[in-house]
Amino acid sequence: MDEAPESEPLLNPTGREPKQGRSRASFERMLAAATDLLMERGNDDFALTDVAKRGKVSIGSIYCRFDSKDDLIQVVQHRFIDRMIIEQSEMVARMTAKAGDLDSLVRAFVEELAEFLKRNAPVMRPMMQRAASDPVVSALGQRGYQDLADKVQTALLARREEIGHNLPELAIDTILRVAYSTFARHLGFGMTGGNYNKADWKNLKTEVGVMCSTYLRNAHR
Amino acid sequence: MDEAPESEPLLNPTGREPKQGRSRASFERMLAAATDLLMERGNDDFALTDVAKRGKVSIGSIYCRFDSKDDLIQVVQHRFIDRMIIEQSEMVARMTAKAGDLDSLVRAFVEELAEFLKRNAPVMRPMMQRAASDPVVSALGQRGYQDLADKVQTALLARREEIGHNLPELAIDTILRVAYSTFARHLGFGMTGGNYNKADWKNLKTEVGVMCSTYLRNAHR
Amino acid sequence: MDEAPESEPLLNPTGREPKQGRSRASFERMLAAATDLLMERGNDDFALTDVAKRGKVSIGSIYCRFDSKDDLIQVVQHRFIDRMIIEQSEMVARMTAKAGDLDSLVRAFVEELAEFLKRNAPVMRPMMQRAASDPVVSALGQRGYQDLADKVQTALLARREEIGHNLPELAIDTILRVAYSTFARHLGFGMTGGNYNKADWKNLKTEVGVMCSTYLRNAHR
Amino acid sequence: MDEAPESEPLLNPTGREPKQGRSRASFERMLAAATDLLMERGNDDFALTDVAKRGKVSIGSIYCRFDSKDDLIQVVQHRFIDRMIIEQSEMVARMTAKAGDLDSLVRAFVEELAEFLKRNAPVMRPMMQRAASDPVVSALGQRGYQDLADKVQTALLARREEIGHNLPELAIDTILRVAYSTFARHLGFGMTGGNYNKADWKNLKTEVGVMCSTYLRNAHR
DNA sequence: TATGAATGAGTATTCATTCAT
DNA sequence: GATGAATGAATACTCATTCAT
Repeated sequence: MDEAPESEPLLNPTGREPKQGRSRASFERMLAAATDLLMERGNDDFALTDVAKRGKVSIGSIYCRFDSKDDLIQVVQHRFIDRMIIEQSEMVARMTAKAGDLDSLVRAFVEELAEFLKRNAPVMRPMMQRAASDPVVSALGQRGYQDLADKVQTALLARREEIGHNLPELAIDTILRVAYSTFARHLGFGMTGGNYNKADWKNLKTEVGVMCSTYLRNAHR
Repeated sequence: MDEAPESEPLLNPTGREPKQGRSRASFERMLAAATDLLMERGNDDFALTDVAKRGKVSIGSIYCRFDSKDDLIQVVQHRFIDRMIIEQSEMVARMTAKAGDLDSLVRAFVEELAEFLKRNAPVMRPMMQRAASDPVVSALGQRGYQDLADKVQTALLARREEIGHNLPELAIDTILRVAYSTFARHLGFGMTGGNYNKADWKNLKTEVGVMCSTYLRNAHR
Repeated sequence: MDEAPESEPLLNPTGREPKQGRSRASFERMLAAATDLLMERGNDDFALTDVAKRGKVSIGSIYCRFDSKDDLIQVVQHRFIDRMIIEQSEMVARMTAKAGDLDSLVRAFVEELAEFLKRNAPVMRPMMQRAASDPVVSALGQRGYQDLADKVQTALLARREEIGHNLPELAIDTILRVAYSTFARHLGFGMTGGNYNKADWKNLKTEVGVMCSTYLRNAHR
Repeated sequence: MDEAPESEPLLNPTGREPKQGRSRASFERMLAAATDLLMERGNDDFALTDVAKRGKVSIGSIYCRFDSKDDLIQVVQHRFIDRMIIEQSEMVARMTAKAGDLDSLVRAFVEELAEFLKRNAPVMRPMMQRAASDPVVSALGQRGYQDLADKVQTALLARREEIGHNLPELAIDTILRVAYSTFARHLGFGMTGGNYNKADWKNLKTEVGVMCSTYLRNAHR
């Protein structure tokens, strides 16, 4: 009661964000430095002293704004998820705009998703990796994913009558999962750090597009 | 000629495996303890002192058998990959045996793969995570995957005439990637450590099966 | 321009010397403890934990000020060399002041050098020993020696006309080397830790003085 | 009574030297390996496991023959001193043979000594270094030096009447010390590992020769 | 509020020495 | 005797966190 006033306490690790100019600026520098270092060096080799150095802040200042190293990272991820959620809206809008029939809609969706993930890979990689040991980051990641899932449901259900699958919601959920997982793994999220097949990114996008479209339009159980 | 007689020296970190009884036993205890701790605690918080304690061996003994902490982990993973490769053979044999037409073959394949990954998830999770920072483990993982890919190609190409896709090899490669990635992510390999959706494992298997089968039999570019 | 503004970067390992009171004090305690331990125990058996204990500082503090154990030792030696260089100036001034003719100048030089080395023996012993394995310390030692050599050249060349040797510079270089080596060995620099003949220090000084004086005034090739 | 039957117990660390063929051979391999490693790597980085490997003997065998690592090293040094003592005899014989007058005798002595030290530098360097921390090795070194001093006394006193110095024994003692120290330092015994002045070895020998000869023949207090 | 010096628990690794086989 | 596996104390170094100024 003292610590968890809301229903999602874990998902709101926002640090102690100052509103004023000077403090605010150094707060932002901390986050920027942390983000950069996370991208450059991954989760191991991520030391607060480096954040302090890079952000031209003192260690003490960091602890003034964040409870712990974990907290700092969580805030970084939280901010990133927020940005991602915005980008996801744009992405879905874009794909809907392009769309003629369901087939082209699904292909556009797959293409957009692929490029979206590729674009954000540098931040998502360490985030995914961290999710393995930090439940807060894990929850944060799920929140972003869930947001996307909802939007994709809405966008594709608009073409419900063209969906051949007799459980459209499940089918949409499936294609998102499949496409997301496949691209994420190819991009090395949280795993290998390198691609299994670098050259065939284009092929992969096409084939996954075909697969998802075919499945959604034709499959039934 | 002096050190690396084979083409894959990095993939053979086998430690110094004793053949006799007593030494052998403690060697195995080390590996068992390391495997357990890796599964329980992940790659961070994996300390050699704990391996020593749990395996009832001295630190010195570990260094007697392994060059370094990394080497120990690599040997653990190497052993696991070896076991997996055997299991993969059995898996492919089983799915081939069951098969009537291509559709049932692909569904069997997806089902087998899903359960195979689920069965091995506890070991694969830390392995995938480690692959992010240890190139040797990464290479080991790719070896296992490539072995599976080859076997799956052979098994499915036996039904070549039933494949509708005009690039059968690419299509087979794609369904393996897609299925592997989707299940791996669901099982939390290298990432969240927990399922996003626990209940719908069964659904997921079915849908991925349908998707792969449909794609392979009907899709063409 | 970024890292090595001077021509002798290796010779300037000064640690991170704080200027303020409290930090400064513990910095000095570290150096004092390190110096003492080096003198008491030599280079082997010189452990940072002991420095920490003796200096009443934490291990972390030491690493806050010095990059490594080697760096700490180098700073100790560097400081010592700096003090020695000052002392050498005084020494040469003193011997010049006393001097009547070249003979008395050389004898004064030998006497001063002998006592100078004896006085500094406790610190020079471990320093010489360390020079065997640490090139930075070796360079530091040479710098100190070279400084002395230059000053001695100047002081004795002032009496050039009294030098019988037809290569005065070589002769002066030689008497410094000979006297330095002889006293250093007698004092156990870098070697035996004890004197071969403790009693005859006085005799040794006299004889070396005679030898050097005779040689410089009379010898010719 | 059990441990120190003689007056020089410390100077007789001969290990447990077997007389028979096979054991003897491996005993010799141990010593040879130890000697090589001492010369190659110095006193630090000298590990018994390496001696075992290089000598193709087991660690256990080494401990069967020697009480400890220190004991092994002492035996190595002891053997070396024995060889040196023989060589010293030859050296003195040679210089006596060459000699015309005292001047040429002293010059021959200095030349011989210089080359003798240079020849044996690889073994003497680690030995001198070790003497700093191991009193047994120190005593061993003194024994070798003392043997040489005695022989040199005899050889030069044969020319007593040509000695100008009014304390011939002291003078001879002095020139040995001076020459020995100077060359030893130049060759980096126990200290820098490298020469201060590489090129002028020849010059140094000449000048020290001149200095010693002049001193011995002309100096008086 | 801000600073950064200080802390010290934690970790990988080495190596002389012992002892069961 | 010979072997080499096993031991574990010792040691350099890292880094999240605290707290006096």
